[in-house]
Amino acid sequence: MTETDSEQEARADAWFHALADRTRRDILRRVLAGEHSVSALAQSYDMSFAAVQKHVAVLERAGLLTKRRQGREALASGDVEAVRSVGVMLTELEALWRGRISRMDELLAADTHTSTTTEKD
Amino acid sequence: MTETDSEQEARADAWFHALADRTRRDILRRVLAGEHSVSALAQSYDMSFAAVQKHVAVLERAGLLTKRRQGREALASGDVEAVRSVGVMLTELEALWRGRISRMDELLAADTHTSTTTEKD
DNA sequence: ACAACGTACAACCATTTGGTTGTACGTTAC
DNA sequence: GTAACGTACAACCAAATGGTTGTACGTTGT
Repeated sequence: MTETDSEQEARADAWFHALADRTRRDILRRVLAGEHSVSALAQSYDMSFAAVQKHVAVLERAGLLTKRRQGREALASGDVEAVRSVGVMLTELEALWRGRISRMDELLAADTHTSTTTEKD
Repeated sequence: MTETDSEQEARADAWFHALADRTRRDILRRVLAGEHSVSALAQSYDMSFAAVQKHVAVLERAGLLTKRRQGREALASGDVEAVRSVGVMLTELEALWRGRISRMDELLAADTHTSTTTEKD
């Protein structure tokens, strides 16, 4: 079953919002490089444990990291597939830009033999 | 002269924040595909002109679009180079993940001639 | 048993965000 | 000239954000 547009957009909202904070980007870098417990992550930043725990929760809700429980620790690990999905979305944006170029090519090609103006989009 | 880390991070904050709103992503799609005046963009959305104008300003401050003045109109155009820069940042995140894999490879390689068990599980 | 640790979450606070309306000002059309 | 258009920006408002402290609860070590 395919995702609706608004579901895709909601995921994108969560992705970009999660990435729009430098502390969260830094956490993501660390957990992509390897598993870290939440408290180990917290020690790296000049803010309370609770603040870091909330950042991790934002990344988790966005699907950019997953946690597994080991004893009293929660080990966080970055999800590279999700990161790739964000990249795909940007590539799709680039494709729109390439579309503009091809349309300019068409205009150029059309002009050479019709000399009429084309209607606007 | 190279950019400082915090300048890069500030740019990334602006990029991802700008992309974290679906109206802004939609505007960016349109202006990547071709130039649009702010009022033409505004007609596409169920919100005030001022609201759309502010979204355009956010995208502009993030460097994702540029405006040029033509008479009384402001024509907005998407900056594909900036979009690519965002993509590069994600690729760098992926590289960290690949680093994790190579480290696992190293461990594995070490195991083949030391025959010791790895510390975890 | 119990103290320390790691996690989760609620309540609170200041700031930012995304929307609104209103105003001002240059440009275009009549 | 003047009315309509396109833009910009200020002031305002409700909701969300990013931080805090405090509390609760399971796990680990002594």
